[in-house]
Amino acid sequence: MNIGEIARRAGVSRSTVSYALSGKRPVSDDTRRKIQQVVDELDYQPSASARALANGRTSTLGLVFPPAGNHYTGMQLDFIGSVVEAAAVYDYDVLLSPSGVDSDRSFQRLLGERRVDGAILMEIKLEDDRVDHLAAVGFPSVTIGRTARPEGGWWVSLDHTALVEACVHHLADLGHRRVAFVNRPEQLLRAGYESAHRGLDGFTKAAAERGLTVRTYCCGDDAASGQACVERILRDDPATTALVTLNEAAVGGLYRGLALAGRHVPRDFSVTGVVAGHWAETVTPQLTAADVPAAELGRLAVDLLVERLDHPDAPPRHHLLTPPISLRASTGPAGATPAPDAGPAGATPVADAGLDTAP
Amino acid sequence: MNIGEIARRAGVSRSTVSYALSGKRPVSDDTRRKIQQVVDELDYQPSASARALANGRTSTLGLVFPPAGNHYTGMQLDFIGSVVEAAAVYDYDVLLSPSGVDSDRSFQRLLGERRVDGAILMEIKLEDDRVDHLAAVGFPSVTIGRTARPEGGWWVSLDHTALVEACVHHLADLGHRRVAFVNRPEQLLRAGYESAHRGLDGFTKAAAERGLTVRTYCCGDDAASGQACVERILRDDPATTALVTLNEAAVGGLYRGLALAGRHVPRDFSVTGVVAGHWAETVTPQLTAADVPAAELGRLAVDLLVERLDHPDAPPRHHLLTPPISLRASTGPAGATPAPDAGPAGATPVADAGLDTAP
DNA sequence: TTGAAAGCGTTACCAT
DNA sequence: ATGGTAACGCTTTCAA
Repeated sequence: MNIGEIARRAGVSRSTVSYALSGKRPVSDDTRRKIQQVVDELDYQPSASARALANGRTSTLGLVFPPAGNHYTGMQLDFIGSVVEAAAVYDYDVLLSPSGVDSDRSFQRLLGERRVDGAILMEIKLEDDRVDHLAAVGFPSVTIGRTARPEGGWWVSLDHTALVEACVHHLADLGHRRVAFVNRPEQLLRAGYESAHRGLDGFTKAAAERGLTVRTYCCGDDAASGQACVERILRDDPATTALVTLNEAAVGGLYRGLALAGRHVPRDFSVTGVVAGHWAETVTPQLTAADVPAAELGRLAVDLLVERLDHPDAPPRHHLLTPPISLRASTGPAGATPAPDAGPAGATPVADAGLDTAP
Repeated sequence: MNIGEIARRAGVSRSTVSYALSGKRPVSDDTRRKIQQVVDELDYQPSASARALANGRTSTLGLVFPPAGNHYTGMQLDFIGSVVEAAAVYDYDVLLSPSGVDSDRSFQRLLGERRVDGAILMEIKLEDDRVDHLAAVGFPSVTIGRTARPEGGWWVSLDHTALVEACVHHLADLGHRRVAFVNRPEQLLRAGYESAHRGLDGFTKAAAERGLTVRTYCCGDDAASGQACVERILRDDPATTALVTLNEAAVGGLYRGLALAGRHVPRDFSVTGVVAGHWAETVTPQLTAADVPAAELGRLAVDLLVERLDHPDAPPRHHLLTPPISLRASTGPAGATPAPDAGPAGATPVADAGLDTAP
């Protein structure tokens, strides 16, 4: 079924059908009704390819995210979901491209074959060749996260520096003096992922301001790595009483490692960081954390991109978000109990996972 | 840059350029080289829209999944990731469509506007109008999950019935006699989601076979609901010693509820179910569960769809998977400790979250 | 208010 | 082995 057939059956020209459907030119009520009737009858919908070829717009947005090696973090996936739903509001479809670098085939297709009108990029690096490329060719795009020099760009981003600083200050206010930082995997840090770098910067800066004794760690995106990381932390400095983490997927393992070492959260060890809100509420004790507003970030990114597409000459805009820390149950005053000796854990009492059943 | 320009610069016709690039017709080495050189020089890539219009294929697969109300479960998101990566292997892009029903705008676009060559559907209902529609119009598609009458269809699916049966038998073998079932939200059950129904069937069947005393519950997809659900379970029958769940997102809350009620997992309460493997290892104690092979299901779905696209007359194929139960740390023999009385929880000792630090 | 016709950039058939 | 040319199905300019 094509527009010519509709035109014939409605007794009008193809252009009239096109205009009746798009509303880009007035059409008399009579002919419009006639056309609409035929359209409804045959359940006609114009071909996306033909339309895209004719008017140069695909009504599709690209969402570029790194390939998942193992699997995705809750945060990344929340982004994907929120972007897709926000795009649906504007009647845009979303094409997924698992591309970590400029040269990925899928990324090349997206741009080179003009499959999308604009793109949203996730997991930005401080130096990001995908971003550079898009900027160089003037392709409409918005990043979730920002590069080392975000000036003049379109982006939405979390202020990881400020967020981690807030975490450190929160712990320092509670009296913690020896604090560890659990970052994303070393591989990502080395690759220059901005959240890992800016988070680390914030940690270092705030810790210096407060005169804390600190150590920083990279940690794989899984529970086993989290557990191993805690073991290293307590081995390196048994007097450590708190940690800050950006590593959502490791939190379960961090908790387990602490419990196995006989450290009760939050009584004798505090944990905080930057993770998705619903995830923070899943673990026990619930995590005091800066809740990543993934849904809002995704929506804002789409809003920005649509604005940019509608107004090609609009000046660059961005949103830098600094969500507050949600006080939950994983942080408490330092020194309530002196940290146990560095001896093997097996001898100490079993942890109680931070539950306080007594009022 | 278009194919005409390439042809002109290479001194050949457009069709020759097309054939040189697609390899669908022999081209002399000389002209091929000449063309390739111009193509490389100008970084030419054919327009996806024009190509799709001309040859009727978009090289895009649609992935249809329900809108996320609140947010997605880890399982759903693993599917999305694995489908996208599997599709990339075949040089297919993936277009996302958040559509729960046949009439969703996004779903209509996918099909009506012929944006994709084929579709993969997630979160299938026993009676699914999207599936019916696709079958009726003969649109190439594969479902992850299967309807009440999957005969003659293309699908990959988990055998939820068998999986939950296995969980029940595992618990019965351990001596549990009073077991609860924690299903997905009631709304999904009522809507007819197949995993919820088939899982429930398996539970009921196996429990009857083993002569167990059971109760079944629906539970929201979040920690708070899980916690509330456990409270109901222990109120309804304080002698309950185990539960089976399909509700991945509730597990954290289930654990918390049990701990708050003074039930130690696995010493005096066992928990098992069907969840993603990496998630099962995140919680403490690690969950004994049938690990959902999301990545494999996604890959198999893409394989099937690509096969179907390549061979339009191939007979329907499917894969029914029954992954084994991974024994972890959340189940144990019943009756090690008699269940406490039904009194209010506050008075009982604090839980230790199932950690055994002593050898 | 409507129609005719020229693109949009490919592919693929029919010639040569 | 290559070229010419009609599709593919729509949008949009130009005319009336």
